[in-house]
Amino acid sequence: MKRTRFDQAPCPIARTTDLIGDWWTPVVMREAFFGCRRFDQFQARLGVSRATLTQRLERLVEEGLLQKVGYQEHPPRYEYVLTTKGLAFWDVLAAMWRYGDDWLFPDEGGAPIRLTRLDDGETYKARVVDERTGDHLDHRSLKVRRAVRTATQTARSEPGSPSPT
Amino acid sequence: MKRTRFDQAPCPIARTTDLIGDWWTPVVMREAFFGCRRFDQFQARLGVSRATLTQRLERLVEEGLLQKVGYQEHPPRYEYVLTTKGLAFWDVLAAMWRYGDDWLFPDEGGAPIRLTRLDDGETYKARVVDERTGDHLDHRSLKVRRAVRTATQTARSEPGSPSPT
DNA sequence: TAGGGTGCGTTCGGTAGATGAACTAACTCG
DNA sequence: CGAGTTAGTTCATCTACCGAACGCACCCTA
Repeated sequence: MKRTRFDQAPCPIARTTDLIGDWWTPVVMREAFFGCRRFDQFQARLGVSRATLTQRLERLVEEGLLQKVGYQEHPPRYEYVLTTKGLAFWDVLAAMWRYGDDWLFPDEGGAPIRLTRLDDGETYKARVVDERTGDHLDHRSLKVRRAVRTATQTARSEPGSPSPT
Repeated sequence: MKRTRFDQAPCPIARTTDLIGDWWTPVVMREAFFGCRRFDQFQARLGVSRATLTQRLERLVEEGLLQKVGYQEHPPRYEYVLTTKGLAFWDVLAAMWRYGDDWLFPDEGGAPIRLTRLDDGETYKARVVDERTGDHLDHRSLKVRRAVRTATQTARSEPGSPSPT
């Protein structure tokens, strides 16, 4: 197979895909957000094979989304805790939650679970907007451009970057 | 291998993961958003193997994100066009774009490409907010609950739903 | 000192997924 | 006719993922 890697692609979507494209990774992150910290806790909640879980946790630690924090010595044991980079990933999961809720429960009218705010108890629904204006934009209102950079920048169009059309 | 499926999980994140968890799928969708319509166009831009591309496009058509639209007969040829369900997926890609841009170009200070608005030419940066209030919330302000449903609803806690902590 | 429990992995054999390259098929154009 | 276009399919060869079993270092109880 020798799966094609996207981690050096010039496109942020491709790099994010490389990061979470392994099977189980997004649901492992979901559990991290909702309280899982220890190996057996992840394993029991997800039912994932231990070998696969080992690989996923290791990759997430390597990439800096999770951090191993010792909670005992003899024998050394660690908890997997979200870093700042890991916490920032919540936004992607929230967008996935919203999409799944809207489109992937066709016969049930939405998921059997929902997100509620702790402050007022109301249902939380994620929405992706322009940070500057608050507008919801779709792709037709957008264009891909090369970023303006200071010095020698070779941003050729190559496999891995979205077509600039 | 018999990869574990998430398409019947009660959690929207899990179902979305099942949908886009195959290698290449998110970048195929990206190309669909930025103008690709035909098989060879996808293939040339991405450099993906033709066999894999066939599978991805077929799955996306099955799931209703893409639609085959004939553009000639003799021989029958189709274009792959985004449906409403496919267009809605842009929000997930936008969140991934933002995450990748912020965190996955550590040495370059962001991606070499960016999204700009067609109306004013300004850079577009995605942000995930509460639809109702416009607040940016992180997971600590949120709680997972069972949705309130009319009739007999068995929303058991099982592998596939996030832990309700 | 023995036996059982806990926590966190590793090892193993089997199978499904992804790969590039080559091939097929049905046309069109000159 | 021969070359080119378009959209796949087939094939051999890896690699990823799977469940189940095993290993190891510790603790507790008796």
